[in-house]
Amino acid sequence: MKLNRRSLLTVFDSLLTAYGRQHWWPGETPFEIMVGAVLTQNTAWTNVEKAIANLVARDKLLPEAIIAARKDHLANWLRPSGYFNVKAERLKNFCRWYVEAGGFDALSKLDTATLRDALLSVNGVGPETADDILLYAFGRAVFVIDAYTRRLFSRLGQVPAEVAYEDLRLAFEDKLGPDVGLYNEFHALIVVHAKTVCRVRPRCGDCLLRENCPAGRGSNDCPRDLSR
DNA sequence: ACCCAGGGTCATA
DNA sequence: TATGACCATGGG
Repeated sequence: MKLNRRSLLTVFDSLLTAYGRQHWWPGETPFEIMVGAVLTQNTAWTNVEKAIANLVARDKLLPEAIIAARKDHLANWLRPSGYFNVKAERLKNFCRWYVEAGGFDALSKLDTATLRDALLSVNGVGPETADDILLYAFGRAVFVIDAYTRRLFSRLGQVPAEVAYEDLRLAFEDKLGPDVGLYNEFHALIVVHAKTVCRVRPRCGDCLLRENCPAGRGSNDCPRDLSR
């Protein structure tokens, strides 16, 4: 991996200049952020918002309420976010764990590695979901890796395309040093860059993030040369 | 009509 | 350990 601190910060600065600060995660409370992290798995955020709105409308955006709800009812509220049967089960799993563990205050006392392992022990919470929660709900210095991050830096020639999640996360954290504010903004900017480019020119063939786009050129609508 | 989305689990070899 | 199937709605 040719990853180094300077090249990472160069990309970060390009994105920050292009899009500005993002103030992530979209969500009012830590628990809402956690719910959003589960629901957004392989799903457009606009769909997640509708599902969360359904929960709020019924006063169900609470761990106890989700645990108590019938699974088929919960699945119907989650319907807009897709994979609703799977996500109903995952959300229940998560909430049972969350309540059992004593909620936010109790979990906040755990060190980051312990908390991460605990999150990963929940069926339905994988590495990215766990890291979203760690960074954005608990404010821990954990760099979130997603498909965009891997694609972007592999197209920039800085990491192998098939790099493992954990290897890439540790590489980012090693090069950048622990910095919650930077990690927060960086991941948000990568996602926003992907959305922006794709909204402006779907399947344009130019962007660095879309699966089927060759690297190398850029449209006028995105900060294409992120390495300068 | 097709492609994609802020993944994760499980069954198989 | 490494692929592949599966989950499903909604927007471009």
